[in-house]
Amino acid sequence: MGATKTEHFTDRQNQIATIAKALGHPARVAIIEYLMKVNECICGDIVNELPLAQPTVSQHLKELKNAGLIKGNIEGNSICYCINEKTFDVLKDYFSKIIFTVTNQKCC
Amino acid sequence: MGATKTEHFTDRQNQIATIAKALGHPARVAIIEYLMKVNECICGDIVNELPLAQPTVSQHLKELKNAGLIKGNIEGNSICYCINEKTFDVLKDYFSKIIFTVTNQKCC
DNA sequence: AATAAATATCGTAATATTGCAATATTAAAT
DNA sequence: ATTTAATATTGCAATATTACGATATTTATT
Repeated sequence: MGATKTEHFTDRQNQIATIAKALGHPARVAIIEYLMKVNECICGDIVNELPLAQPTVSQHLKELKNAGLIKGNIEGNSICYCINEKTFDVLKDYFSKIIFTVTNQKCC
Repeated sequence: MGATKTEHFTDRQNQIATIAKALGHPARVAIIEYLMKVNECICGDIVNELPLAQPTVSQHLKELKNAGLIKGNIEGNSICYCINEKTFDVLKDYFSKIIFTVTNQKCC
């Protein structure tokens, strides 16, 4: 026990859960907000911005990238991260659908 | 170490992370989809619907409720759960804002 | 009052996540 | 070729999550 029973759920359910999970940590939300703010895609600055050590930030970036929420482009010495809006679209559409379906449903 | 440094982040960042985290498990996504499908707010049926034991489902429901994603009303013997669309609105608005801001931003 | 039905809570094992120091990798600059 | 910089990876301790059997709680039914 202890491990999530991924195989019992649909691909869609796992997809949404994976993306949501990646946003389920305030540091990663903060990274997204920072990337949104700086317009240009900077990288090492995130370490200066957050109260976390470099390896920790690197790990959070990796998770955001795995979930498809950000993109990382190698630019010479450094790596440039930026938001991948397509994945945010997936979430927005999913929630819009839920809200559309549930509105006008009577609850208990 | 090991504990999330919640106190270093803004209330807003923690709020979004908490809601997203609650959706970060396929079983909880499945519960939301089931509640959406059945229109009427049923409860014990969720246990029959999912491949998880009753205490596990109960625990997931608790987390969804704590995050504000569902509501639970006592109805005699049983408890009736249903989607709380207000919290989904929070997420949708948040993501819409991100998408609006990022669109037309050039990436690296 | 006793029983049954529905759900929550407790306790615990298995697993996953978080955070960081130390170290490795990679590419630019000297 | 060395040094410097930027970032990733490794290893590990602390903590959190997941899942469930056993048990408690709560309300309806008999």
